[in-house]
Formats: sequence, structure tokens, C-alpha cells
Amino acid sequence: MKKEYSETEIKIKTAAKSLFLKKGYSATTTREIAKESEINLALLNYYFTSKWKLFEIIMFETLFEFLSKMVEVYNDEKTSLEEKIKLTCEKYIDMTIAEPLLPTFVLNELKNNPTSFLKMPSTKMIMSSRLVAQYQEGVKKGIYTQVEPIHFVTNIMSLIVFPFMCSPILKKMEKLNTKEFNTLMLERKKSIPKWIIKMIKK
Amino acid sequence: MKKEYSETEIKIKTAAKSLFLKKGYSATTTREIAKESEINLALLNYYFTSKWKLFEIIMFETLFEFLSKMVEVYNDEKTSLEEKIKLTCEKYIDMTIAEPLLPTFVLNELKNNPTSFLKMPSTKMIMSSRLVAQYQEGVKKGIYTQVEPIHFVTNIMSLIVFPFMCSPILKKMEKLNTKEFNTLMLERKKSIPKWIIKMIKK
DNA sequence: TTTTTTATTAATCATTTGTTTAATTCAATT
DNA sequence: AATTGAATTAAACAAATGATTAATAAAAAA
Repeated sequence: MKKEYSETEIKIKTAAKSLFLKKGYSATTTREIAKESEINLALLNYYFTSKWKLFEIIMFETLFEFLSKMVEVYNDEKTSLEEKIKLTCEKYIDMTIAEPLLPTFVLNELKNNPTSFLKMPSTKMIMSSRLVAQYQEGVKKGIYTQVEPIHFVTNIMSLIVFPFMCSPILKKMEKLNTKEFNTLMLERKKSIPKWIIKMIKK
Repeated sequence: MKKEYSETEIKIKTAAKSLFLKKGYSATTTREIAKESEINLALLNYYFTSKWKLFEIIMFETLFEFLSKMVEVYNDEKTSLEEKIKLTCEKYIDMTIAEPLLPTFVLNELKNNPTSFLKMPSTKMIMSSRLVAQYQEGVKKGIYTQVEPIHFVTNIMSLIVFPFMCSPILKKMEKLNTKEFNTLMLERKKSIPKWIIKMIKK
């Protein structure tokens, strides 16, 4: 039972999300949000009560959308482990190229406010996913080396996400513009699955 | 020619760094810094002109200190590539356990202000380091697979740093307290070098 | 000691910020 | 057409914030 948002509410949410991603919660003012979404300042509180409430809604929806997409791949019944890894890379690299500010934003706000997001859409779904089960099957069969599943999952995400978070540094180091940087990231769609397989294979 | 700081200046800088790391630049107020460092509010501007100038000094010193330590390992003449990887993991994991908020803080502020840190202590030193040269030698000899050095360097840092940035998520997923989380990270001191070697070996 | 410079303080200023208000416009219902 | 309720607006409020001032205390130089 998703809430239906009016046109105005959507305008506010869209502008707010864009600004929060770019500047973070604290550096974003309600007046900026009002200006960007072309609504009157008072409407923000009229519809969302407070800046913080608005932020919570946006954060929750963003995390939920992301986790849903991820778990979808992780739990696919038809695909093998190696296919899942490949699909994860492809999907998530595309997603991050489309919204490159999101990972740093999320992890930073989560750091600033670790408790307030305990209501976060269940993260347990990852460790109990088919991806993890398939990895553990492989370990039993002696195909893969024995490593804690949490490391396995973390490694995949690390190799995918972290380079995006370092984009200001990487761009400077290699004198890349955004397009060139994205090309570099797209290369990793093919490389990361190979690396991961090599890491876990005996 | 490092600037000599008075006792008061050090008190201000220490408190400011701690608060900036915890809450970020925007969410930290000058009054908080004054209170935490037990100095009068006006002294902040007396010694550092403005909040932003103080921030820039702290940011520069922090980055410089970190990069120096890293390049030190990267350029060691005595060690082999595999030893360098091992030492990097050990050193950097210890450093991050000691100051776990730093990576997210740095990358987030860098995102918010990518241009202002172009004066950043030369990042080129990494790509021209002995570590990278040794990797490329290995590629020529046919020991390692041919991958762009930038990917090689990025992968090492990704596997080391990203898990720390995800600590709020990992802690929740596995129901870990800080001590247990750190144990998990310490495990990676031994694992990551193995994984990296597997990744690059033919 | 006297003078001068430096360090520290409390008080204040001018903006900015999140939020609220009361009035007005707009749309739907009777 | 009249009435009711929701949507929108301009104006204002109270608190917070970065910065400055002018006065005082402490330290250094004369």
C-alpha cells in the first residue's frame, strides 16, 4: 500500500532528492528545495511536516528501491552463481552511472545517523539469498574456497561501488572527464566477475 | 616548513577534526568546536579566520598524512610486489580501525567540493609508484594478467576501505558490535593479499 | 616598571534557517 | 450560486549561526 503522491509532492521530493544527493542533508536548505521545485516554501511543511521527515521518506524509498533491485538478482531461481555475479555487476554499475552520487550520500548519512535507519528495509535478505546459498553449495562441493559469506558479498560490492565513490580522486589521477570515467567503470562489468571467480576458485 | 601551532590552536584543530569527521562540515557549528575545545568562540576566527579556512587546513593535513603513509609502502625499494600488497593491507586496515570515520568523511566532502581540493597533495605519486612498476614488470614477464594499473590499484583500495564505509550496514546484517566488526576487518589483513594475488595471477 | 604586543573574553551583529501564521485562491460539493 | 475544504501564498517568528567588536587580561619587550 504505497502512498499516492500529488504532483506538487512529487516536485518537492524530486528536487529534494537531487539536492540531498548533491550536498547532503545539512547543507541543503528548505528554501533551496522550494526554489528548485518551484513551490512555495510553506508547502514543504504543509505536505511533509518537516525537512527531516521529508528526508526520511526520500532515504527510505531510495534504499528500498535499491535493495529490491539487488535482491531480485540475488534470488533468481534460474541463474547460476557465476551468472548472478555477472548480472549484479551489470545492473549495479549501470545504476550507479545513472546516479553516481548515491553511494557516498547513503553511506555518509548512514554514518551520521546509524540508529535512525534501523527501520531500513530488511538487509537480512542479502545473507539469506540464493546467491549466498549457491556459494556455500560450491564450497561444500569443494569448488570454491571456504570464506565467510559476509566477506564474499562484501567483496563483490566493494569492487563495484568503491571506484565510483573515488571518482573525484580517480578523475584527477588519470585526468579523466565524466565520460572517460564511465568508460573505465563499464570495463569493470566484464572484469569484476572474472576477478571474483578467480578469488573464490580453488 | 611546517607551521608551528600553539597549544590553543592544537586544541581547536583537534576538536574540529573530531567533529568534522563525526558530523561533516555543514552539520558542525563553530560553537560546538569552541565548546569541545574549551576555548572562546572568537578564538576560532582569531586564529583561523573562518570555519572554512579551518576546515581546509584540517582536510589538507589529513589527506597529506594519509597519502604520505601510503606512498611510503608503495615505494619501498626492498619489498616485492606481494609483500607490498600485504603491508598495504596491514597498515591501512590498522589505520582505518583507529580512525574509522575518515574514509566516508573524506570521500563525501570531496564529492561536495571536488574542485577545492585540486591543490590536494599529489595523487600522481600513486600511479608512478614502485608498486605499479612492479606489477607492470610482472605483466611483461607473463606472470600477471594484463589489466590497466588503475584497476589494479583501485581494487586493492576497494577491498580494504569499502567494508569500513559499510560498517553500519554490515553491523546490522550480522548483528555485530564494534569489536566484532573490527575482528572481521582484521581477518581481511590476511585474506585480501591472497585474493588480490589470485586476481592478477594467470 | 612601563609600554607594547598578544591572547582571551563577553556581548553583539547581520544573516540564515526551519517552521508557522493568517490570508487568499482554487476546486469540488451541495 | 453558495458553501466547504484543500491548496497556495506572502509575511513573519524564533532560534541558530558565522563572524566581529570593543574591552580586558596576560605576556613580552622596552
